[in-house]
Amino acid sequence: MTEQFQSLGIWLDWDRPYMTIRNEYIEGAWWTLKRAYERGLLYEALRSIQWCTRDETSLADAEVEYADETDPSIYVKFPLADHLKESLLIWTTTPWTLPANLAIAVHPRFSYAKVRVGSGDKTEYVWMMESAVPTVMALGGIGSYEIVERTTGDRLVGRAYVHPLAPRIPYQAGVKGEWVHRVVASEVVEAEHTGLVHSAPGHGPEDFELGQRLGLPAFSPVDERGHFTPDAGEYAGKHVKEANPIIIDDLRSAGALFAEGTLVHAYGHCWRCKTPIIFRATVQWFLKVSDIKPKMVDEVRRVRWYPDWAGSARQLRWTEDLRDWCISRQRYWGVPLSIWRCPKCRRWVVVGSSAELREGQGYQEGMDLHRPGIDAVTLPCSECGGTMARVPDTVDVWFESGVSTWASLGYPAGEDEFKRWWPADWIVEGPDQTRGWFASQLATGVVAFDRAPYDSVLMHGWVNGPDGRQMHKSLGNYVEPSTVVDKFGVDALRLYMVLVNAPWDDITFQEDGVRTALRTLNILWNVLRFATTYMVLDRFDPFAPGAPNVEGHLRHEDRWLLSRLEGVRATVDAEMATYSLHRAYRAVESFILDDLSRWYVKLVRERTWTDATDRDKLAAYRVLHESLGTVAALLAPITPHIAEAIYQRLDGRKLSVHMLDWPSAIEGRRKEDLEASMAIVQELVEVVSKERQKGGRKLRWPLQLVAVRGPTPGAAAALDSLKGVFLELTNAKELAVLKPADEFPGMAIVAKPDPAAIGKAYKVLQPKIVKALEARPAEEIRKALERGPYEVGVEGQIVTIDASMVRFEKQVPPDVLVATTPHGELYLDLRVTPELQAEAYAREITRRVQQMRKEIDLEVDDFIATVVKTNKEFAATLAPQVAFMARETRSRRFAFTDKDVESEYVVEWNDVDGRSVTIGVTPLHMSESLREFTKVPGITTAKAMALFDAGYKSVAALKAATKGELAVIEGLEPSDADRIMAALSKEGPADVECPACGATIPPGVRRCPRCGEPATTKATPCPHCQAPVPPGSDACEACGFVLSGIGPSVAPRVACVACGALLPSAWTVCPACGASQTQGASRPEAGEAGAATPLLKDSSTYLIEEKTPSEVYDLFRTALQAGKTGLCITRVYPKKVRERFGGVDLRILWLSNVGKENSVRPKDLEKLSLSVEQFLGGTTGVILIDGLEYLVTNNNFITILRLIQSLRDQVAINGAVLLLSVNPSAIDAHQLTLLEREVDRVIPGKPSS
RNA sequence: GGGCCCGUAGCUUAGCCCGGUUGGAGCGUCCGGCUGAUAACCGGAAGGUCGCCAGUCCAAAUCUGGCCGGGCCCA
Repeated sequence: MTEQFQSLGIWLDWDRPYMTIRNEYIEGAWWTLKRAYERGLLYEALRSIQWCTRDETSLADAEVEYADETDPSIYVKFPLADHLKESLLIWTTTPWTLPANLAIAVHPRFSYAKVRVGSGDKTEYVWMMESAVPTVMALGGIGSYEIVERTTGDRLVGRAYVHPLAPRIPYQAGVKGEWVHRVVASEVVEAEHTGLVHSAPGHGPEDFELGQRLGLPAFSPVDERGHFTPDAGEYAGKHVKEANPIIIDDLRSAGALFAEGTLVHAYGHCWRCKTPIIFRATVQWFLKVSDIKPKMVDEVRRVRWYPDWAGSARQLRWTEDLRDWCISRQRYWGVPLSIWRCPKCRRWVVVGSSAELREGQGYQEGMDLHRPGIDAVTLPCSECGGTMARVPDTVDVWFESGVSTWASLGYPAGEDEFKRWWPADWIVEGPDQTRGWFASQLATGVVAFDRAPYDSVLMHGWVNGPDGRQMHKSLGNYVEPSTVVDKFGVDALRLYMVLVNAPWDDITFQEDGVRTALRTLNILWNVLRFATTYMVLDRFDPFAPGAPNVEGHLRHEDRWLLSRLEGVRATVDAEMATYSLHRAYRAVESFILDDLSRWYVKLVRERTWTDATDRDKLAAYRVLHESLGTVAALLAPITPHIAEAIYQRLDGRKLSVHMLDWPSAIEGRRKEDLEASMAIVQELVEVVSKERQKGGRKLRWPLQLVAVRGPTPGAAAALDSLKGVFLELTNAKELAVLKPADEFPGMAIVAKPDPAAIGKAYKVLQPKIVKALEARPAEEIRKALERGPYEVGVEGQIVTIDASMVRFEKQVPPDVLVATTPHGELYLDLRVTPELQAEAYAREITRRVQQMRKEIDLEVDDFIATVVKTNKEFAATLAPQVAFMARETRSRRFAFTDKDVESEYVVEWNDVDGRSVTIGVTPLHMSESLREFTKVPGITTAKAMALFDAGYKSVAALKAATKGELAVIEGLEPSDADRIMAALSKEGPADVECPACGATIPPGVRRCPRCGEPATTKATPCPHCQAPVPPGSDACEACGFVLSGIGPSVAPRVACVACGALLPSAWTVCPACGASQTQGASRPEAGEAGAATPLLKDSSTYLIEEKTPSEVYDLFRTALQAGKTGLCITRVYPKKVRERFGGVDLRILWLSNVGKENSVRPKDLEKLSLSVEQFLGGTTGVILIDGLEYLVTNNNFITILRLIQSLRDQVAINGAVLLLSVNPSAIDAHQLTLLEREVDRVIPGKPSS
């Protein structure tokens, strides 16, 4: 389980799980029991209680789970004592409880009927609820019957009956009592079955309560194994389930069985072993929940629940319905119930800690507090002098779970961690824990502290199978997490789980969802690759000192993305506050996909593809860098692995992304107007894409003109400020914004003859006139009509047309598309000019060259020579675009030919707008050298190319050159030759990159100083004997030669002294918290421990680890005897210290909250530090500080650590000695380690006697 | 029998608290585009009795009641 969790990236304190078997934990539970006892909340009582016959123990409500069970369903006649032919009819599914039957209950207000059944000799009468008569008669197979009498329940009360099994059960034959074997009244009788309820006070809880009220004995002749006791007469020794059919048979032969069948119903089972439970009356220990219930309800209302209804509906209702909690279990394993009782006087006490057992017999310090050892411990009875023995029960495990928040922190034995962590801010569990952990903690919390031990609860949902049902191997819908992880990775699974729905809703697991999540992460990764590809080429480093300010160079789209980023931060912040993880990360997802990948990256591609180091490009880098960095930080809790990988590639100044501060939103950084404008542009671009698709014009083909007519004010503003964005993404040359009154340029006028008007005047000629008009230029007709009637010749006649006969309509020119949008009318001019055609073809050629570059695995910055074979006419069309194509494809030469192409890589393309074009590409293999050359300060790409062109194809060639040779190269400045000579001469072996974390490692270092991993992944030859030395090993195994780097005996990483972050041991400053990492002392070897008192060296600080300060005083005395003056800062009462050291001159500072002149309060570190300073100023002495844990408890640990550091340094400077005493068990092990690192020597205390 | 949750496109779901543009996405399907983040990616189309029935309202996926179906918890 733990392994599976860890592999899923679940981050918990795995090294310190809470273990209920530890004595410390047991004492936490005992202490809580004692609290309950002190508050009068613990009592012992006889109760009918759920019982597991297999585990032989009582069960709490929380331990019973329901499942379908098939049981007998029988109707039994109990003859009335005074009329044996007349019986009471009862129904039961538990025949085995009939031997314990002592009464029959009726509802006083129900109507009951006496039914005559059979005839003649066989005539008999049965009593039952009137409304049930037809149903029950049918079940009994009785066709003819008659109701002969009716009465209400209260009138039946008191009638005596004969138990049909009495002859077989001596107890039943002899039992006496006012209400024994009589009809009794009960309000809880329900109108079901016969309306007469068989009552066995030793079994059913309601029966038990009824019996208590009426003075019926709780007769329960069943033992803990579920077997009948001798009290059950003939049934003694049989298991109750096994007795069921025998009892039914006996009832039949006694003539008492009216009807028989079986029933499938939900029945309680033991949660542990699934055995069906029974009810038995036994004596158990109870927690009086009824007394604390009002407070518990208040606490449910106080705690914040996510979702709200988990508390306000579920938990509240559950809490209101709680009965007293049976906390005793008749089990062997578990926390022993800490109740001791005197067999003589029955007095009992509750033990709250192992310390209270010291006065008893059989207790040994530090003994295991479990059974059987604990059972042997006895206590003297203060009442009668008897010997108290432990009640042999254990405690309900749910009680154990309830105390976890404090018991796991070692409370009440230790308080430090408790003070730091308790109560829990937040707990998380599934809905089943409403009755479990949420409830148990609530009850124990109120018992112990009068409050719930948590402040908020997240109730999570379940993961169901793909069919929406619970996953079960048998249903075939079980999905193994590891299978999903193998396929898609941990991060994709985690992201899917978070995105798919609210944490409290059940998930219907869909593999496709995980696949989609992976796709999202892949896009993010692609964006990172895109960004870093160019950043690396340009050696972009936003953290370099003097990195240029780009603020003034941010484009609108840059500011837009930063604004969107701010919005994501704000959304994530707000949604995380209510654990709406799904909403938080849907916002992140949308930012990655929509804003970053689909929009911004498209826009900045052009900007990254320039050689110049202009600020415009740097601005884009900065925006990409910040966006990706923020996304990584936001994703860190959800997809830790990719978040880490991104962070390390972008930044890496801290060891891990998880050490960053949470990227909270900053007020006022959003630009709502800009976002709104961009949204409009996005919608318009989308419409253009749609229209292009309709018009069959690919994006690669530029448009001459896009116009928006009558834009809304918002759209007009957006197009004004974001015109560049719009043109770029629509691949258009011009944008025209037209007023509503303006027409799109080149609108045509069409004449629309009116057939009705023409027909009126010219009858049969009408169709021909219409045709003729339509054939004439519309503009001509319009102009003519402005002057007067227009004449047209039809079939030899001249007809006169007046203005009423023709309408004129505007029509867009052919190849112009119009679309209506909410932001205005959009016109797309699809007409192709020769220039546009050339550009389009150029892009067609470019695209194909790019594809070829990729096919031969060229680096993005490799140069090539390109040859294109095509006909002269096509070459002429393309001629104006040669410079463009050469630049885009990084072709240093770009030529047309009509001969065969003899390049390194040649492809014949047959689909360039229907033409056949052969393209040849020859790599020039320059990029590696150029990259090396440009490392020389002052050498630009252009200069590097000049060097290359002059024949210097590599660094080696350059090294061989003389200064004179370099000085004459065209394109270089005179000073460049000097620079090159200077740079190359001092160049040693290159830095290497750490294969683990990517940090730059100086040559020769064996381990990465950043992450501590080996700097190489391959074995390297030993410089001394040439034997292979494995990576990470720092000495040659063959000859023992020690290689440079960190020695093998030192752990590769150590904890930061302040925050605990893991750091390479060589680091002097922690990147996470900024604390300085002063070299500490290593712990002494084991063999040294317990050796003679060490000699104290001047300028040294010692940490003495002991439970109570004793050795520290011995050392102190030694120093005083050696003539040093002493300062004692102590928790011990000053007078006692003086007694200890006699008349020696000694300054004593009392560590106490009692405010006196010679005392210092634990929080007043200023005074403490000042005293030391003053003391050291006068003399070289020895200082003792005991009870460090007292200071730690009262202050922030880091503060104390800093104080120690400062004292240690002062001591070192002044040649003094500092003795620190600490009780190692009183502080956190981690803190102890940090303390140990600060001192020169650690002295383990002598074992306490 | 009771309490709580859920029911929206073939699938997974947003929107429901706080009624008001044309009910949004993703996957899948079909069609297209793009091509130096591309074993990628982008766009478009088709696809909806918002479980059913009543009610309130000018207006209901949204509020109310009832019913049906599924789940969890409890009797």
